[in-house]
Amino acid sequence: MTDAELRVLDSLDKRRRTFVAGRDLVHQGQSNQAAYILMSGWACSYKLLADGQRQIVDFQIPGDFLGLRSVVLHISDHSIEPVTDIEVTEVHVSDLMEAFAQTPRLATAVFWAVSRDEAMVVEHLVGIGRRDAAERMAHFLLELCARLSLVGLGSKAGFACPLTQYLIADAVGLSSVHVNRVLRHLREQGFLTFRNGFVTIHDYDGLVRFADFEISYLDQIGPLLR
Amino acid sequence: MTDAELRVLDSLDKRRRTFVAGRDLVHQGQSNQAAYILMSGWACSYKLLADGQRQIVDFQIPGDFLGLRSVVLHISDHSIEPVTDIEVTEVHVSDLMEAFAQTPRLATAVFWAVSRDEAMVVEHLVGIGRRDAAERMAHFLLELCARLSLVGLGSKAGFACPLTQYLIADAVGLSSVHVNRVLRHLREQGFLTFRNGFVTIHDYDGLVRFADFEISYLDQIGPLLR
DNA sequence: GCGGCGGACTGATCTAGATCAGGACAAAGG
DNA sequence: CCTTTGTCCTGATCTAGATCAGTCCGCCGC
Repeated sequence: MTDAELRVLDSLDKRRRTFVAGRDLVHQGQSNQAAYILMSGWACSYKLLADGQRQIVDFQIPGDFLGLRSVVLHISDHSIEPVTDIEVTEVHVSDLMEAFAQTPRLATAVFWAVSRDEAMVVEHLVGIGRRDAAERMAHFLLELCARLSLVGLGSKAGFACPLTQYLIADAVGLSSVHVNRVLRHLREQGFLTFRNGFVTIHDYDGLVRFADFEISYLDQIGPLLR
Repeated sequence: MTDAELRVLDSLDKRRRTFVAGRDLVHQGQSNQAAYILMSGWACSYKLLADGQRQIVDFQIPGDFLGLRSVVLHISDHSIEPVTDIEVTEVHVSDLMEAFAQTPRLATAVFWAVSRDEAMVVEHLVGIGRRDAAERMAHFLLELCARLSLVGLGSKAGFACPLTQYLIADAVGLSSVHVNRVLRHLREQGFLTFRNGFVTIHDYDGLVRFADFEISYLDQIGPLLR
């Protein structure tokens, strides 16, 4: 980044806030003025249906934006719930727009973040639409692994994962009963073990092949930034 | 829009191109330099899995961007196939970036388009994950209806729809056999009729209730543009 | 005028995963 | 200490939707 860009970044009001696990920070239908950058902890964005079911769209890990789309669309089409206690820094729309105007390249960076977000949602869509339970589960965990590795919170050997089987069920579109069975299946196949909040991967390459996992949508650096 | 913005828009190289139905214009894995705006006809963006199955992520109708995300991420994570013969105008990355630098508000507009795109994909995800076949079908057709109405190609009474039941099956994650049965079901319930390339809606409000269709994610105008 | 083909449509059968109905265990709270 | 709560885990049964195996019809090319 150039000095000018860094100066603009520094000028942003960086108010830190914390939220406790389980208490939503953004509600579906709410129109909000601020987005956040997640500094520590995990969160999830989800949608509720009229009949009370919920679909978790994605989990957010440190470094991810929270509620960026809500700000652009002026209304939130989803809710965001901290999975663990979290720490965030607030980003005001006005500041963001200001920064865009001053340094277009910064706009491009955020643009890229939104696009990567969309690419992940698309990948989830494909998973739920076309992969069976085991492949979907494997793909889901591999994606988390890759994302966590990028921010230094995991490796191909495994990662700490605060998700309950209920949360995973809501994310991959299965019942929690079936999530449990699928995890057992993957363990019995020697692929991975998920126990006590830790995912241990025994056979990374086998898992990648099994899940047809294509990492490219995650690790690209926006070419427009080079 | 201001005069300055319009001048920038006019300065873009607006090369018209046409593509015939069925021949992909963007291939998964291809890195491309141009995005398009669809002027006439329908297209679809889809992903292929290793085992040959495909998931259609979304259909594009006149006015929609094609391949915008591919440009930002530098590589296309999906393919795009014209459903009918289509007409597009090409938009070069360099031009787009140039335009962004000159008029940040234009960047914001494109930003909004990407966000709306993502909101639609999220809605599809929820549909496939949590709605049963009939609700999903109803929701899918209502979304198309709403989008087509926005560009004057349909109304609450119905719209012309060039999609085959096979294409719909690939989009909503059902078998074509089941798509057929679900359409019959919706017809027998008096909700709508899909025949000879026309969707005729008999009971719009009933359908909206049945599908739990929430239109807000589509018709918002980006507040940042006001 | 007739084969070939793509799309709509249908009945019979099969299966992945849901749902139901619990038990085991650990942590939290009185 | 016992009770409650949350999470993991399991077997038995049920069902939405897939799959298989076609028919029918209109259109195109020869």
